[in-house]
Amino acid sequence: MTVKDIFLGLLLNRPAHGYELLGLMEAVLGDPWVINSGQAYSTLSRLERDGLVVPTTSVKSYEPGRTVYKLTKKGRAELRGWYARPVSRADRLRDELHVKLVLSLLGGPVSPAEIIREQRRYLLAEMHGLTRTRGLADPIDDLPWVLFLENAIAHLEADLRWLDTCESRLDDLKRIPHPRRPSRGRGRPPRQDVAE
Amino acid sequence: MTVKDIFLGLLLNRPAHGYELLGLMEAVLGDPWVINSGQAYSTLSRLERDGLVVPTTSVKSYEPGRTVYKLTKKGRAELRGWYARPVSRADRLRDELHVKLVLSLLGGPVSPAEIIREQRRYLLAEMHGLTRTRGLADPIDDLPWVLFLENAIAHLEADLRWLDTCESRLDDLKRIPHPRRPSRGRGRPPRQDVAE
DNA sequence: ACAGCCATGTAACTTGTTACATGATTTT
DNA sequence: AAAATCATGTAACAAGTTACATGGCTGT
Repeated sequence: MTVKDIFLGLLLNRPAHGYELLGLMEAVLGDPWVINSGQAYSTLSRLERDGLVVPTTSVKSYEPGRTVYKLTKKGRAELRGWYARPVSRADRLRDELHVKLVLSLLGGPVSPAEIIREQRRYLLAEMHGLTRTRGLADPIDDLPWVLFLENAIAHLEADLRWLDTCESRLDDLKRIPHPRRPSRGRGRPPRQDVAE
Repeated sequence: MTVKDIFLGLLLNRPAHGYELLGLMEAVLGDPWVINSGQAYSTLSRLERDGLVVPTTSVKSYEPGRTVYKLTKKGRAELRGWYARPVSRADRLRDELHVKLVLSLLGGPVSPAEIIREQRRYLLAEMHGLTRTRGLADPIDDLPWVLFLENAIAHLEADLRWLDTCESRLDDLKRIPHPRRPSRGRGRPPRQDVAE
């Protein structure tokens, strides 16, 4: 998912110009989706180049220096394609926490135990920030946002539980054999593909 | 976190050349971290350009067309910096599932209910794949991998529960007011910053 | 008059992706 | 001899980030 898809989704409702899309995106999706204005225009350029949007010249009230874009048929098809493609969570398998822990087990400048401790401290702080944010939001006007925050909190809880698990099994984790110059293909058997 | 950090982490143990790092990364971190070979070399070029690694010419057994890199002092400092920086989960607030749901509530080509149904079907399939993968892994030799897979499964479960919640509150969700040409700043109050 | 928002854009850079080209060595 | 693997690289592109430049319009 990219900003491109969001723009297409927003433009389905009504035509808009770049700056407007910036504001819409923030109003609808919240702070995490505040982007640099430059990105809006380069994204729109690519969309226009690919024939997914067209600038409308039908300007009743002359609006200077403003380019209002609308979806093309091709753009609507692209949007349908995006909706039809379910969201994959397989990308979560590239996880920075996992990487750090494994590399430190191999011998890093910081011990795994210390990483876990610091990480827990940090995630608890993020958790605090999230719960506060949720408390400030209006659970009626902003229900989607509140629900989403609760999901994010649930994921944080899962991470914290995972840190506990890892900590409790640190002795077992340290016993794993280091990989010895693994020429690809030899060594341990290839791990199963994880995809759908 | 980027491939750069992983390379630095691996090079701390011993010097290695590009192709070796590719294999090491896969052996240590698994399939999700299989990258295109080209990326390894461009990453190494940047690392060398930035003075974080240097090619070693101390080749006893002449190895033709092979450049072995080792960490510099600066590289070790950079690595320590990466370890010292705790992993933030705030990036999860850019969530494709959330985006799709919210945009479809605003009026998309697919109804929210349908998105939820399709998404659940898909996540269940991913869940099946993950549990199978975990079953195939050796819980002694590959303990870190198994633990990590269990964490991924827990996250999937959280997503599935979230889908259920959203589905059960669809009537409430549909009642939210559409944003009307929100000139940035007006409209609903800015959401609280979520950071640490 | 001046600050601040509205609005559009360019430039430089980082990371990542796919595809391709080129050889050497090793295995079968 | 052929195939596979080892090993290094280039080119083109997509997406994102930050910083900067440029004006118009509006409220005080």
